Amino acid sequence: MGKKGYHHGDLRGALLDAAEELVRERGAAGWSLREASARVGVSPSAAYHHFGSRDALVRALSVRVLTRLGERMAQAAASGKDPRGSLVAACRAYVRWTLADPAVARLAFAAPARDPDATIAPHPHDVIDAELDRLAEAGELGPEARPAAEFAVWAAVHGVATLLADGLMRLDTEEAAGEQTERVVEALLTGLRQERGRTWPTPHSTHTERRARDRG
Amino acid sequence: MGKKGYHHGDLRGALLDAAEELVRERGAAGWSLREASARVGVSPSAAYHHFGSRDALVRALSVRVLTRLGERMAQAAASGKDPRGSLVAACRAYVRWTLADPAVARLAFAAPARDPDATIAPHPHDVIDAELDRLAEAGELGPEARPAAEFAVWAAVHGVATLLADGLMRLDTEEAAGEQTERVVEALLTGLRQERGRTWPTPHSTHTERRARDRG
DNA sequence: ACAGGATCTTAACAGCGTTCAGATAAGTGG
DNA sequence: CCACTTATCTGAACGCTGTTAAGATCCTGT
Repeated sequence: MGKKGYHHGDLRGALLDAAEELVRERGAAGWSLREASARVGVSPSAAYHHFGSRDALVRALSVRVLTRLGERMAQAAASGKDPRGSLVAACRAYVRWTLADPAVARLAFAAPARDPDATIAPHPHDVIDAELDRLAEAGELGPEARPAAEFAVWAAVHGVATLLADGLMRLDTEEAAGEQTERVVEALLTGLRQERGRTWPTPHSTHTERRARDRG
Repeated sequence: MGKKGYHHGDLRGALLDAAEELVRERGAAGWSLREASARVGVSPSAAYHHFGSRDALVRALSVRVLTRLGERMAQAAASGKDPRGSLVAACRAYVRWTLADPAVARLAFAAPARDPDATIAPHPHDVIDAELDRLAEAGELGPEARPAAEFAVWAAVHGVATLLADGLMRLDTEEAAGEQTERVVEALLTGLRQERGRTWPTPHSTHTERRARDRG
């Protein structure tokens, strides 16, 4: 089906499915490779023909779900009427996705994808970056405030998402989380737009860096 | 010393020390209870007279380091000249602390302290909350913008810290992280101050909630 | 049809968290 | 100073974990 068609069909994909399901049921760390293998109906060592280690399976899962997050964000952004609404919509999608499956999100954010050919497209960072470009083109963000703004916005949204996902803070409804996200992003944009005469160090997206190093 | 003085003296504290050291050396999950026990010079089962499980040890460690974080923030805030400078100083301390030991910070933020008598004082959330109160008293934050502002500020700072600690983004110097923290907080405050006529759902600090439930 | 390689199984390894019965040391009341 | 209680730690054992190696099985290309 997906990869090749020998004994199982697509064991790699099936293991990722099983692992994701287990993470959803028992938390980011409350499952084992053996359990995922058993759920697929295969021996534990079979997994090692598709992943170098349990950790590699976790990283691959992270890549898969982060890609889905990027797609949701891009989709949400496309439905916005103006640039500002698009950015806010993308950010709301980020938080909505995180809270829909907090354990999966935690695993995804914590697993550093060191795999050189692990491509996340579109990466959440890049969606925010692109939306800020549109905002700048529309004149809603000055040229002196644009640099490093993607770091500021991503950080703010990521903070809302992780604070809620890790249970450090709590909101009563899902809609409340969306409203708070909107508030933070809107306020941040307002503040950034009014900045005057200061430059900021350049932040680097590690995912973009890894991709670039792979090409070069 | 700390607790009691039988065979070891303060095995509980020594185990926390060893665990923290191991987290620093090998990452949040790259160590075992047996290893910490061996480092202290004690059998693995000895730990179970002080912690109900490995997870309980992790939660206790989280409480200990988060308390230190709160103290650092309060200390930094006290050194600020005006309310705004104090809040920014506390936020810079938050990020500085996180980046000084990213693995310890990750463990601390991820471990939910369900222990009823586990008190973190001052809790990072409360430091930010108190500084925002001072800001509001000084008239630098309107009464319509104050509610839920502690959630917005904590989220923004937490996002900066975790994005960098988890390696999702990278900055070249430690000072750059401080500057970006300042930028995000300042811009957010500017934006919040200009909000008009909108109310926000009330966020709850889970740590404060647990404390309150314990008293009642 | 057959060779070769990818795929999966079985068996085994050390290490893990956790439990439990027993040894040892510290505190307590006479 | 003694017995007695209680907290503290040890040693051995349990099932489970990630990982590896050797061998069986199936697919594919020629």
